[in-house]
Amino acid sequence: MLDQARDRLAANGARLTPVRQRTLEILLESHRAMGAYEVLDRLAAEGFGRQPPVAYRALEFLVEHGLAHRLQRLNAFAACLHPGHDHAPAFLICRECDMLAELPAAPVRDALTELAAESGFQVERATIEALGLCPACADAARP
Amino acid sequence: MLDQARDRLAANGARLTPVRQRTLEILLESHRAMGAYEVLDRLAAEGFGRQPPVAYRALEFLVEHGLAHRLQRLNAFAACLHPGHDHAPAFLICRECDMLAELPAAPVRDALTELAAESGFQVERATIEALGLCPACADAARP
DNA sequence: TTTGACTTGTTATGATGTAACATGAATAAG
DNA sequence: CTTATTCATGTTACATCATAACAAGTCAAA
Ligand SMILES: [Zn+2]
Ligand SMILES: [Zn+2]
Ligand SMILES: [Zn+2]
Ligand SMILES: [Zn+2]
Repeated sequence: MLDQARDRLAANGARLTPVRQRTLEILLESHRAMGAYEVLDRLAAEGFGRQPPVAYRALEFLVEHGLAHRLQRLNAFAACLHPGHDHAPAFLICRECDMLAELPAAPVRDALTELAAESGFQVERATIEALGLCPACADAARP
Repeated sequence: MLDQARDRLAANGARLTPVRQRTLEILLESHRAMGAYEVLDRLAAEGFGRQPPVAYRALEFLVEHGLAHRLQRLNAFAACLHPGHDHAPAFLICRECDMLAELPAAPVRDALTELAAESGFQVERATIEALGLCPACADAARP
């Protein structure tokens, strides 16, 4: 995953520096949405800078290059689980276990774009995030 | 609009008190997304409390009763333009003029729910917000 | 008219995010 | 190899968004 990321970045003339790589690793390790300050704590504990811009810059870089996503509902970030595929996915967030799933959102996005076009509105970027129960937690909740 | 709101609230055993009414009026007057602190400034200038909870409580109340919406992308609130209809709308936000449109999002929501169901995920609440250009700004931008 | 629920206000603090500037590493030009 | 330029990292300081906890006032029902 990291090698793949490094290659994709090099192709764009961008570098996966130590902070950036470590930030991506941290997101990948937990595979869930993390707040910027949570990431920052980890980075600081490992000898990187301990001021907010350190984390925000690395996260912003990863988002710009399609290696991570920002979740508006949670004020949080998460590693991209399918880098290179559909980079405008819909997110499913489990309210019980915080699990995060990433769906190719083309059908949803199309429906939205069409709906908007009826009002003459041009959609440029769409945020599609759902809160609910993942399969595991739904099973657990059943009586 | 206000009378209608008052009636709907009374039916639910809730009251449209002065702060709440003024907050709703402020949102309705500008018809765009406003930050909580912007609302607070207006309230404070008119003799209401000047501490954040004053605005946040009124806004939360309005959202709970379907008279306003919260926009995740903007950390902001806006009066509901169609109270009582589809209360899980999609939002279109113009990046030029901040205009806000509210669309009945049933088709989009259905597409999302179906997509999620394929992964066994149960959608409970969905955030669907699009950034783009409203018709007026799109016209203005054309060469 | 007392009781209890609700509303409004406050203080204080927490959480999230960015501007501006100084220093240091990597690359490119000479 | 040396210098110039760009990019990256770190800092301080501040801006913005949001809530917890408590005190005082209001309202309507018992
Ligand atoms: Zn992705
Ligand atoms: Zn779950
Ligand atoms: Zn509405
Ligand atoms: Zn516009």
